Amino acid sequence: MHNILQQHNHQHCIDDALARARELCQRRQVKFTRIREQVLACVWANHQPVGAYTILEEIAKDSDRRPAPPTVYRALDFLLENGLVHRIASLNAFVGCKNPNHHHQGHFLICRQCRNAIELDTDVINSAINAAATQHGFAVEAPCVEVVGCCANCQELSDNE
Amino acid sequence: MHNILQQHNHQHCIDDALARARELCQRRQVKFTRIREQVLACVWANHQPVGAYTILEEIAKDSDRRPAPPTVYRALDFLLENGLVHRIASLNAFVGCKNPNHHHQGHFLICRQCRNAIELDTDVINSAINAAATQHGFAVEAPCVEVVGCCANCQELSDNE
DNA sequence: ACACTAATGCAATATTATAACATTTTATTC
DNA sequence: GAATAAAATGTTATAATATTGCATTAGTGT
Repeated sequence: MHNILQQHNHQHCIDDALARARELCQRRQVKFTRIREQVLACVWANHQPVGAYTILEEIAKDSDRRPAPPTVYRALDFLLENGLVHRIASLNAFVGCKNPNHHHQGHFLICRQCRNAIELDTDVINSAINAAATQHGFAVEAPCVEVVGCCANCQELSDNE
Repeated sequence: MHNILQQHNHQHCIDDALARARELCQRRQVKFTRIREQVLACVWANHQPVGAYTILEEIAKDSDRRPAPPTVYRALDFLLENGLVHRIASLNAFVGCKNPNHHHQGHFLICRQCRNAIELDTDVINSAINAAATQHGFAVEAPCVEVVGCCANCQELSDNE
């Protein structure tokens, strides 16, 4: 029930993300170029954070040309700036953002087993962080929350063994 | 007032950390070797997260021998396992832990300007994370919170300009 | 002393990310 | 539509971070 792969048609999920990105870029008058689209598609290929060099390999496989690292990183920078992807620092990896319109740093539950990353959309954590920060007179700019653990689906799977 | 450098005698702070580490290792029957002590001292040299290669350089400077990367990383692994240091994923850096006895993942406020990292000791953030995780049936193992922003002291400094 | 284990030394290399500069593509102005 | 400027991408090299695998040394228990 909590298995993200069962909750939705994933192709639909990828298509949606690309459509949202196209629309957003048009609205902001920035260019959604081929390489940016390829990188974003790759990031959305599943719900697992994906490394820059993996993206590079995937694109090489799909299109018979191998972009150099800077090309991929530049595309990722663009996508990050426009809130279309998040970077997971603890994994050196990137994952698609569900809600690119509202600028935010994502909060993630990352499953140690299946590697899926679930983006939280609560404000509770931010509130707690802000409260703690305020006590120290600290001005929050970019809160980064990456919670490693075991997702509901993988717990069930290991229970049934 | 909030400047961590004004709150305490830092040499005292380093000495304390080393003493705590020695005591903890003895109690756990694990070895607090020379290299581990050197690395920990280096991590506690100030309150700023420090990279593995910086540690390497510092030790090379202080002791006329240059440990190879694996040596430093192994010492860091040991210190991490024993809760004596935390790793700041978003900075690829390491920082001393204030309370190594109680096993925990630290929560940090990291100042963009002075680079100081303030370790929080509240449970509020963990509660918020656990609440959000529970809603997704997710079992939390290692919550990682790294908040980039501007510390009180640096805010004052830039106000006075 | 001997065997055993933990810790370290060491060389090579993997992985992630960026710098610097050339070229191409796209947009803008005349 | 040609000239120009700006943005994006290509290309080469290299920086920064981290690990693997194996040799050696130092402790520990018998």
